[in-house]
Amino acid sequence: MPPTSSPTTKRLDPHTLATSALEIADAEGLDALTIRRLAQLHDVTPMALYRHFSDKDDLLAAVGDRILADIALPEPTGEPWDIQLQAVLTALVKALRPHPKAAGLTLYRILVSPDGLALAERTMELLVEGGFSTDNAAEVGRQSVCSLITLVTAEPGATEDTDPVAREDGLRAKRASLAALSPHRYPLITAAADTLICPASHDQYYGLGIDLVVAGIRGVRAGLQA
Amino acid sequence: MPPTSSPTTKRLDPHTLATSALEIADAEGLDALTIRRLAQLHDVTPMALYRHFSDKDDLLAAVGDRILADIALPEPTGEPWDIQLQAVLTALVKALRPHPKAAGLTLYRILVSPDGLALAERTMELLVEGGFSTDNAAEVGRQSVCSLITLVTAEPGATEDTDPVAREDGLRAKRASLAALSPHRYPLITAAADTLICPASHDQYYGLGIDLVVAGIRGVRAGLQA
DNA sequence: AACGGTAGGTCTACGTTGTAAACTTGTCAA
DNA sequence: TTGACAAGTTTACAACGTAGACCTACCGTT
Repeated sequence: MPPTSSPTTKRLDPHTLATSALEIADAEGLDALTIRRLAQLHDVTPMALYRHFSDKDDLLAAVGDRILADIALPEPTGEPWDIQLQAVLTALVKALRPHPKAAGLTLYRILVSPDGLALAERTMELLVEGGFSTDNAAEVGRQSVCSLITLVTAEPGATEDTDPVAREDGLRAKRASLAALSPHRYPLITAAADTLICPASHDQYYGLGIDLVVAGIRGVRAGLQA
Repeated sequence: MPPTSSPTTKRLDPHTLATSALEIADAEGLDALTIRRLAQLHDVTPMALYRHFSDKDDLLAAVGDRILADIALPEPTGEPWDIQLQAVLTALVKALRPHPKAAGLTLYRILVSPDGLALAERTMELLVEGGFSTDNAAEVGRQSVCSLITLVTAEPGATEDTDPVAREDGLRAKRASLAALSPHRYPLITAAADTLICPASHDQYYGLGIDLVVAGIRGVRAGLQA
């Protein structure tokens, strides 16, 4: 039998570990992602993981990088900068959406992981093409990316439990909390309670989020040269 | 001597506790805010806190509410909706800025705490005045507020250590990490490294952040009726 | 003035977490 | 064959959140 990658081999590797760590986080939330849990999943002692990650933060960083690696950056086209920017940011959101509970880990990895750097560079490139100075492109790019990451982590329903019954309970509790408000003092909030708790369509939710960011960039750009 | 509020009295109360909890978080970060630590600060057994908070999440929620309570919502004026909206969002940021390490706690409290609700209602009010439907106002308002909260929690330097020497070390490490990048592959990132690590002016950083959000709202508004 | 209930503290204890340190062992190069 | 090194194990510890039983000082009642 071949000595390498035999099923009996205990050999772990960081990439596989990060992937299954991400699966745990996706399924049960970041709190459920513990060293012991991940070790057990691989039939290994907890301390074994420390041969591959210096500490838990290092593991979480790897999970963040793992998510960013899924970004499929669109090829440059001849389209205007803002159209291309919209496509780039859409690619970011598309990569994050499958992992609402873990997406927050990417916040601190953008300027570290290679895929995060590629995204950042490309974003700045388009902003500069649009007329921003290098420094302004940096700040605008940063906030745009951060906003979209938050858009995913704050996705209504992301913080909820995995257990469908507990999840429904949580939603009901939130709904009740809003329904208990005085419609006299908070007419708009109570009127939009359903939308605030759970948007009609996730696609629409994300579409609007990206539109807001891109429109903001266009607006600020226009204001700068005025 | 008066029996109430004598200095020897051990009586605690949630408001005082939340305030000093916030002080701990501000000074040393959220990780340093532990039940035992807060109890010690009040010369009290850890379990004493559970007479005032049902669990740690409850305490963190109170800290979030505590921050939101500092929002000084501007009085309505006769100005256009977008100008007033800018003022409202500026008031939010002004309240959050002193607490970059704890501001994230407000994310889940906006639609619960009275001050968060007041902010949300007021924001939606102005958006509706600007021509948004109630549902659109809800979604746009949510993302705007979330973006600004993230703007504060992601404030460069917020995650750094309190110890000035460790802090400087952290900054140096980040700087080195960016400086180590190939200027050939990442020309813009390396060129803007200083700005990305620490913006020239925090006032400018926040000003641009708010402008981006407001410009985005205006832009989306204009697009809706087209 | 005696008394009983209760709000607000204490004490002790448990399970879980991240991880340091010292050890074993399977594998491959020389 | 050997011997070094990478990878996994064992044991152990300190810190965390918190359950549960206890104590006790205070207060309104009679």
